[in-house]
Amino acid sequence: MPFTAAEENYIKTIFQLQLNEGMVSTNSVATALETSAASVTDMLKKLKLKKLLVYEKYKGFKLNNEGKKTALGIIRKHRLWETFLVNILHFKWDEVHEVAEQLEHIQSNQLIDHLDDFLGNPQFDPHGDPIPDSAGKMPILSQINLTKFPLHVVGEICSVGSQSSDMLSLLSHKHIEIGSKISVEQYFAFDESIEVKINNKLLVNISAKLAQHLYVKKMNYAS
Amino acid sequence: MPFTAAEENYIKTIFQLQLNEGMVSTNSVATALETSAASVTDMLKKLKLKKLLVYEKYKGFKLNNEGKKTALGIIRKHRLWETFLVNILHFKWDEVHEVAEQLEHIQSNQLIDHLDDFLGNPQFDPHGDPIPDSAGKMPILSQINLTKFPLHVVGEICSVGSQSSDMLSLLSHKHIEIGSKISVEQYFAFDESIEVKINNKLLVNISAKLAQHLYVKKMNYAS
DNA sequence: AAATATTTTTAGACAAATCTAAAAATTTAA
DNA sequence: TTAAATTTTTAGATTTGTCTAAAAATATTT
Ligand SMILES: [Mn+2]
Ligand SMILES: [Mn+2]
Ligand SMILES: [Mn+2]
Ligand SMILES: [Mn+2]
Repeated sequence: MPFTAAEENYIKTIFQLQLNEGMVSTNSVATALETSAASVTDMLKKLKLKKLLVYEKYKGFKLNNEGKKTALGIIRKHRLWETFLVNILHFKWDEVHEVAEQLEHIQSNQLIDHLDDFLGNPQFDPHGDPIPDSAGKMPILSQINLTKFPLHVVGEICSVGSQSSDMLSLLSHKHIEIGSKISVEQYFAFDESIEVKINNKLLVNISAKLAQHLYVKKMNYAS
Repeated sequence: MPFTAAEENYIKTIFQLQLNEGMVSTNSVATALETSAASVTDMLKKLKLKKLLVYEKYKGFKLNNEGKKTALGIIRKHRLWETFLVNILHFKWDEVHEVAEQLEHIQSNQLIDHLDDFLGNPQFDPHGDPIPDSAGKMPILSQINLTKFPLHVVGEICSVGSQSSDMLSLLSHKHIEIGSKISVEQYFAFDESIEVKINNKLLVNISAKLAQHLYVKKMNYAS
């Protein structure tokens, strides 16, 4: 029932990979964790033995229900700690990942439930990602990638797909943050860049690469 | 420069043992960490190699300046986290030790300095123990064990030498907490128990064993 | 379909941290 | 000052998590 930090890092990574792909490959985990494929195979045998995943050699693998539940518990801790670091200790959002990567492995249900209450049971972390509750339930996020957002509709930036400080400084230069109102005004086929209006006034150009990392939800009230 | 959690636990334990004894023995560390003497010897070789302690086989050992500095850093983290757990997350003082034992190993200077500021740079932890600052300096605590406190002098409970919940419940039953005013009114030679007055009104009897775990400082103002 | 490339697994090794059992050194007692 | 008891160290294993190199399986080209 208690897992090592190494096991937890694998579980979390596999969970995130299978959200997109369904089935996960040895190499994709190795790449994500910056380790060797051989190490991944070793760990897969262990996690299979502990009945956290479905795995047949050479056939790929995925977490079963027990594995998914475990993963959501780790993700819950990671995102609550990130929220604590940003909201309470005034870290910037690009400074929290490494520390949360350690804090997520602290074993204490009492700790994480008290932290959750202290933070006011937040629904989203500083990057706009949903925080699972103690039962593993997450608010569903009807977010759309900015590249797929219709023209002239006002939405709200609700999450960013990267946590690099390079991206943070670019966003802050363009006066974009989580919660900013945004509408796509024009699409330029040549370089796939778009022109957007921020908070109903500022017009800025956004590269295709940046747009791929921004997620928007439609405003549920008139702009 | 970064140490493993196992190394840090040894360093902290040796520091605390050498505060009393000066020189530390293999067995005393083994007992404190509930491990085998052989494991202690193994670790001593490693810590000597890393130049944290003075050690000659069969002769005992002690931390050098680098080792002491490292120990104080770990103790700082441990006590700041305990303060956070009690003051902010409303843990009871007998519930924090195990979690702080994990949290003390999180590696991030930024984290611990921000936490320190957020807590208001506290000088003492919930058990009354002094918290080293980021340079390793600790407030000197002129505390006296209750068994050595003179008769009829009013003092203040400032620290407890144990964190067991058995002790906590006993203290709360006697209406004693950190900050309580206390004076020793009578000494009973038969069982070495003492009668004390709490907050200038309540008379209670304290066993020799309990008194050994209570530390008192003289009030610097008139009672 | 065969050849080639890629992915995955196995084999064997290593460092960290632990253990038990036995040997060596030191301390205490007779 | 020997003998006995205690403490400490060594020797040899074990578990966890990692690695590299080589073999096996699968996928992609030609
Ligand atoms: Mn992690
Ligand atoms: Mn996040
Ligand atoms: Mn610890
Ligand atoms: Mn304490």
